[in-house]
Amino acid sequence: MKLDEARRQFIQTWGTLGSEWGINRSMAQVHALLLISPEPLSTEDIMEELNISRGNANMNVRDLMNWNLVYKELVAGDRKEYFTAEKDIWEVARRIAKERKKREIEPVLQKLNQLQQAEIDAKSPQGKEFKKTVGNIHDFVDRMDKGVDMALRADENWFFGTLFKLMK
Amino acid sequence: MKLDEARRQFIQTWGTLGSEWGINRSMAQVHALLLISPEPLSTEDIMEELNISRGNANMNVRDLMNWNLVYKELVAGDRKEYFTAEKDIWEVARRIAKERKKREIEPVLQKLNQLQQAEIDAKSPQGKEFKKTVGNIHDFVDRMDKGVDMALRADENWFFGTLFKLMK
DNA sequence: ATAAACTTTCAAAAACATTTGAAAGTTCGA
DNA sequence: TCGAACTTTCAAATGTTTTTGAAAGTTTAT
Repeated sequence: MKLDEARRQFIQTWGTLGSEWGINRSMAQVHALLLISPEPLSTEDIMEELNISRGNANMNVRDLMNWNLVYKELVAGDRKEYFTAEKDIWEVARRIAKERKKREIEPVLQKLNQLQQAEIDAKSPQGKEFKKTVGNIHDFVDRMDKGVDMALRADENWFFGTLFKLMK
Repeated sequence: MKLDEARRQFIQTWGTLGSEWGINRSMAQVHALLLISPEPLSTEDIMEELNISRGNANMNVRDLMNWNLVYKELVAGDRKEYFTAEKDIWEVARRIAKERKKREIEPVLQKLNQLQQAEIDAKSPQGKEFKKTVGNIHDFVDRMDKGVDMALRADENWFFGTLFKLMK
């Protein structure tokens, strides 16, 4: 297999995975492209390699920077902006986890809390089932949330380190 | 807060979370509704509670059964089909993990393997970066995959049990 | 101050995903 | 076997998300 073909396939695989996990395909593809590029790329480079419009390229690079997965890089003697991806894959995972936790898990947790506090009459079977289910889900999500917290706090990755030794 | 309002909010929260994680909103809502229903519900019940069409209700219930999250239940003396959700939230998590692993992680892993095997000339900087990145991602995804395997194999949930004790 | 080089914005278009509902299919009891 | 009760299907309609590209905005060198 030629390098170009392999690169193409990698970008497309990453794009597919992204869209299955609620990340837009182009954003995942831009990310993939930057991950396998030894040198920073300009917006033009990205447009050309992925066949996407300027607006699209710009927007996705910007989003990736909001996720802290991509950095702006200055190249001496050039006015263009260049971009590189964070290459440490563990760090990538940490940052994605951090962001999704903040954006998606925390609001749900807050809502579940609120629903759990609500004074629901637990005399009807519906009331009973509601309290039980919401309680269980709250506990579960809370544990997940705390687990992610721990993993993120752990400076030296001891958490994942230890965990992964168990998984060999 | 009235029970009805709380139920409405729960269903809508679960629907939002679902769509953020690549699960269609109606499917997540049907799931939520069944989770908080003490008794099995018929297609009619679901249509009515969620204000969705018959086709939609039918399709999503069917999908939920494919995910092993919902069961068909027979009610004596009635020809209608009734549905209940798996209520054990740990079991729910296990089944979702199992299914997503099969549908989404395994194909990616296979592709990464293939790309890693490919004879790429590692003399160019691009070739070098490609091999390095694909190698790293492969290892990472492989560990995730093995970790999920372990969690799923563990009969008595010792894995999550142990893990979660750490998270308190 | 100007103009070239570059980046950002955003309304409209295109692509994609979901939902509807009526028709076709199935099952069951008599 | 028939018809009523129910379930499934699927083409069309609707709704949502993504993409485009040209115009507006910004920055920089001279």
